[in-house]
Amino acid sequence: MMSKKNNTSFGEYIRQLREDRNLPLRKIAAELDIDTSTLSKIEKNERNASEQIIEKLSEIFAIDKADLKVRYLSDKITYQLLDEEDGIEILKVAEQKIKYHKQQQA
Amino acid sequence: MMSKKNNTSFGEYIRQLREDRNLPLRKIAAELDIDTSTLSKIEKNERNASEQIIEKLSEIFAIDKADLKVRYLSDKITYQLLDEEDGIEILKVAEQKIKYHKQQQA
DNA sequence: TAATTTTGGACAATAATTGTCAAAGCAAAT
DNA sequence: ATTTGCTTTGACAATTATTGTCCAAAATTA
Repeated sequence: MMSKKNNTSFGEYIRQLREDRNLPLRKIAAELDIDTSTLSKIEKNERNASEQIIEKLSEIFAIDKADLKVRYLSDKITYQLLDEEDGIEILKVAEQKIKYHKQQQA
Repeated sequence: MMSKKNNTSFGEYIRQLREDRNLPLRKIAAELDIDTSTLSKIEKNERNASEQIIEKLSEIFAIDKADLKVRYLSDKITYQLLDEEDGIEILKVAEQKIKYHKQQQA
C-alpha cells in the first residue's frame, strides 16, 4: 500500500494539466462540450464534474480514467467530512462496510 | 484503533434499538416530531436522517451521539462507493486528504 | 490600450429531497 | 372472520439543490 502524494484537489489537478499544455479554458471546454465558465468552476471545485466529463478529461490529457475518478470522488468525500469531528473514524467504518459488502457479493 | 464490528446499517441499528424496547414507530416518530412513515423509511435506509433526528435518537435511546453519527455518515459514504471499482482506494486517498487538511489547520 | 482569458453573478430549467397524507398490508388477538 | 394496532408503500405538492447558459466585469497577456 503506497502513498502517492495526492494532496491537490481535483480542480487544481486538472487545471495544472491544462496549464502544463498551455491550453485555454475555451479549448478544453469546447472539447468537453460545456461552457467555459462551467469548466472554470470545475477547476475551482465549485461545480461537479460528471462521469462523462471525467472520462473525456482523461482522454484529452491522456491519463488514467480510474485514477482521475479516484481523485474526484476522494475529494468529494473529503469535503463532506471536513467539518466532522470524527472524519477519520467515519472513513474507517465505511471501509469495513465496503469490504463486508464486497465479501458478501463474492 | 479497534474494530467494533459494525456491519449493520444505520437503519437496521436504530430499528433494533427500538424493537429491543418494544416501542412502536408511532411513539418514536412522535418524539422525533416526524411522520410515522418517514421514520419507517429511515429505518429502511430510504430516507435521510437529519442532524437533528440523529441527536434526538441518541437522546431517546441513551446512546452516544457521536457514535450514532459515525454509523450514519459511514453508511452514506458506503452507499456512495458501493458500485465503484476503487471504493477502498478512494477512501484511503480521502483519509490522506483529511489528515492533510487537519494538519494544515493546526 | 487592445485582445484574450478567466471569473462571478444571475437566471430559468431540471432534478432531488422533504413533509405529509391516505390506503393497503400484516399480525395478533379476540 | 373481524377488529385493532403497527408498518409499509406510493403519491403528491412544496422546498431546496444542481445544471446549463449567458453576460459583463475582472484579470492577464500581448
